Amino acid sequence: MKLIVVNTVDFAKALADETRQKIMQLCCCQQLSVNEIVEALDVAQPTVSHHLKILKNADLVSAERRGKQVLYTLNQKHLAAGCCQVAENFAPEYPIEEVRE
Amino acid sequence: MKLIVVNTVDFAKALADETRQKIMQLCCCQQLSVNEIVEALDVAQPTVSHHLKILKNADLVSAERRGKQVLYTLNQKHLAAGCCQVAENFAPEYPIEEVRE
DNA sequence: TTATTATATAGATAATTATCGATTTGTCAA
DNA sequence: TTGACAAATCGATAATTATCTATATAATAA
Repeated sequence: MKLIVVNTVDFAKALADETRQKIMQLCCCQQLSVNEIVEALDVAQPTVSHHLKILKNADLVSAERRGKQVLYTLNQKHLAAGCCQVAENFAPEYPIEEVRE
Repeated sequence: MKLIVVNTVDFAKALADETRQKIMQLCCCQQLSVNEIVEALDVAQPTVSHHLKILKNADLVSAERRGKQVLYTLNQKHLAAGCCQVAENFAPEYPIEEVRE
């Protein structure tokens, strides 16, 4: 039982881009190659690689080489940990399971 | 019972700055004037006002004028809602109350 | 080996944003 | 009123970052 420690500034910066959130959405519950992501979006391949690097540095995706391809998938656990950390730091009075009103 | 809807890109962008997170930390459970925030940080007053505006546009702080001063306080509920929204969008397999490991 | 495909990196540029000093606006007291 | 203080806005600059083209690296097949 180890606590995942998240730097909330780095976490938020990694999330703070529309293209990255689209990428995250795409590989949320599946492994996708870089090219599949490129085809799903409207940006050049190096741009996608750039964003994947940022997401990987923030531990928000993990990569696995499969032959010529590299498959990326969202690291949901780390993402959830980041959300929790932000909520704990900045919303101590609102346990996150009670936000809906 | 109304659901708070959060644009997760705007939410993340508002969080994605160290100075803003310091401001959020400062006025997390209390009302602070702009000057009090300026004194607690190492940035100029217009810079603080700039960040407060961004936080306010993202609904992360609310402001209340009190004589000459304007008191800011963190909107914890909206912050928690943003965290939930991000977690729901990107970590459906990890209910956020079960993240610790 | 060489050719082909997939991805990453390098370098340049454009866009965004953080910061500051100067000024304006708002509030109140004398 | 006027003066003083608090905060917001303006305009300029610096720093960061997103994007692209061109090229390099990696893996595989012929």
